[in-house]
Amino acid sequence: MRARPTLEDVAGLAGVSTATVSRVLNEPERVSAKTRSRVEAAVAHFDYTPHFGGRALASNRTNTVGAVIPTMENAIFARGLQALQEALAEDGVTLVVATSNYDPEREAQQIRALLGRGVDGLVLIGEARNPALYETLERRGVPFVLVWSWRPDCPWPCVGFDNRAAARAMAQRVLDLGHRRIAMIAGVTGGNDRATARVKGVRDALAARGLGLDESNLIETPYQLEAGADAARQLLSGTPRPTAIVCGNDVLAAGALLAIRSLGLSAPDDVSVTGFDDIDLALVLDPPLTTVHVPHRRMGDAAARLLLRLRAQEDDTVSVVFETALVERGSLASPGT
Amino acid sequence: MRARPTLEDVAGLAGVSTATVSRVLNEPERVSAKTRSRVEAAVAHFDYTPHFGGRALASNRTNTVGAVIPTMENAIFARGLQALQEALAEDGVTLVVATSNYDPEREAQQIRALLGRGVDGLVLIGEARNPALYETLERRGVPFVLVWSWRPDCPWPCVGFDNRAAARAMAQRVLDLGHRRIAMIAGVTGGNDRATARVKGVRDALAARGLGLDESNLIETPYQLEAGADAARQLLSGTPRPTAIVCGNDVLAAGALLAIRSLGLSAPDDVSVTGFDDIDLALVLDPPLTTVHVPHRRMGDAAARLLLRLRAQEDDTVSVVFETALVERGSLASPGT
DNA sequence: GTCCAGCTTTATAGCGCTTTCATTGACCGA
DNA sequence: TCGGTCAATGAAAGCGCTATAAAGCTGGAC
Repeated sequence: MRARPTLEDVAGLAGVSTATVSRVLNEPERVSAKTRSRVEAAVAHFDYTPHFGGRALASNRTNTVGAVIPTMENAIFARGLQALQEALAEDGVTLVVATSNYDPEREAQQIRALLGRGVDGLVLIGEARNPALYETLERRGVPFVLVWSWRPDCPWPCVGFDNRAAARAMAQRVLDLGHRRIAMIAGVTGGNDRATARVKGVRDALAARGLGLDESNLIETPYQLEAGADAARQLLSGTPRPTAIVCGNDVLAAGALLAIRSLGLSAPDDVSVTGFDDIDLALVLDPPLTTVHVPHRRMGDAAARLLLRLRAQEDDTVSVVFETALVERGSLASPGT
Repeated sequence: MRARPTLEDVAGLAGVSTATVSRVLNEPERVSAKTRSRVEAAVAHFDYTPHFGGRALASNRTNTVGAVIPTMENAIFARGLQALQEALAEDGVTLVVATSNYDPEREAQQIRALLGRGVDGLVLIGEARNPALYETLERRGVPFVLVWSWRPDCPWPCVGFDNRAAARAMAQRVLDLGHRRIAMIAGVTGGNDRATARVKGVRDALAARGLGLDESNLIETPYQLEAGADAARQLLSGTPRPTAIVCGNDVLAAGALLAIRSLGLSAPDDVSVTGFDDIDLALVLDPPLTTVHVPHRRMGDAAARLLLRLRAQEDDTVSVVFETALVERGSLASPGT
């Protein structure tokens, strides 16, 4: 048997033309039942699968959408991706995932690679991005959706939430509980609008009470467990010690809790900690993490639907905002006296 | 400007033939420096990216390898994938990831989908799989590597570790500490050789001491936090209560710890818990999880190298076994008296 | 029987790229 | 001076598929 059967092989066996086989594969209702079953038998006999490249070349569509996410190393994007993939699969669209490791340069490369692969659409995380990249996207006519971010008047189709408002709400809650010495461990804000917005949100809330977030109380660090722990150790070595540490995401918060324990302190008695994202991790920490719940699955789902509509040129498409919710668990309490 | 520049556009602008442009893109050293720079300028001018389909069709290679993993929802496979991707990228190969949700049927579909996309190679998790699928793979001549599993005499190229031996070692350690009433929360073993091997390993160790794992002390459940918690609650409601719960992976163990806490018990004083995989999660649990360390990154890396060699038809390729290590943290201790 | 309407099916022209194979010059030794 | 060699380039044939237009078939109305 040949290495790879072609349309022609199938057509030969079924005694029809390649066009008919193609039609059976793509628009079966346009072929008579008799012919169709003959073709289907031939397809089965050869265990035939259409050649992706040939198809892409002839039809100029790939039924593929690409997503570029910062990382797969923690669960932040995993759940959303899963939902995205499932929703796309319902329409016979395959998802191809690439990672940028939070590096804008690398993200651009990956986007170009995906464009080269002829993806019919793209899902990108966040909005901060070189304008030239947006131009390329528009010029190529490849529809795309930005996920995870949302702000009023965002010029691109977005499916996300207001990171700034959510962070502000969290910080307000911390303040309401009586904390005044508040520190923050943020993600790296360069080229990351979510991380930036979260810092701004915290600043907003503090400013409303006449407080600030000076340099010694704000550490930017990669979204990694150890990095979060290091940052927390540094913050806790200052005097007077902060009574609450607001973290840019749950992974950083988990690291902070780790550091607190390693210093012989206890949360929330000595220091309160808050997170952001509400991944599974938040639930199993001790104390369980007070955090901002983000509707990962619903965002993934909505992004898929929006992208499919964009692809179908349905121009009624608008951005989608989700609400976030403050989930109070055990890691945040009033400051000890 | 056209929607999508083609080789011909670039060739026209550079004043050369399409063959030359193609050569500049694929074997730049075979083109004179002068011509090359002219072509490169034209490529830059059009912001040209080769059409993936055209390329795949003409060269019959895609520089793509596919991986089918059970899930992205927890971090178990994430780190290995990241390493895999990085190692492949060094050779200009792109990784496409699909998920099966631990469903063999769905895995087969995804493999077929990836074959349809013309992947040059596949990375699959574990060995248990319909023989027909292996036949298809061999017939198509698509190289593949099995990861995460390894056993003596596995007929396929593997990069993994001995799940059974690792689980046996962990159970032995539990026994050595004096535990006798040992229960296990396993992953679903149907169609999952890793989960199966881990149960066997635990049984091996128990049998060596004349103990068994009866039905009431072994629960199979999906690898999910809540499922682990439910299973633990069920196990702990039996009398006499087990003094140690060996879990099929860290996520189940995290669930078990959650359940223990919710029952007002404490680990390891009332019940010891062990995990498997050593994902980040294990470290942040309280108590930190005693678990089996699996070298995720090194496996991903080795899998990439092996696959690249297979693709290049280098027949010296053999399977790779890694050692696992027992990581003792706080969740395992001698049984209370 | 003839003819036409309407559905099926076929023939075939590309889609954008790689890859022989052929051609061109430039350079060298005789 | 002249063939011979070799590196650089070009011309053109597909790769497997879809899509368009043209051609074949029905079967019913007359």
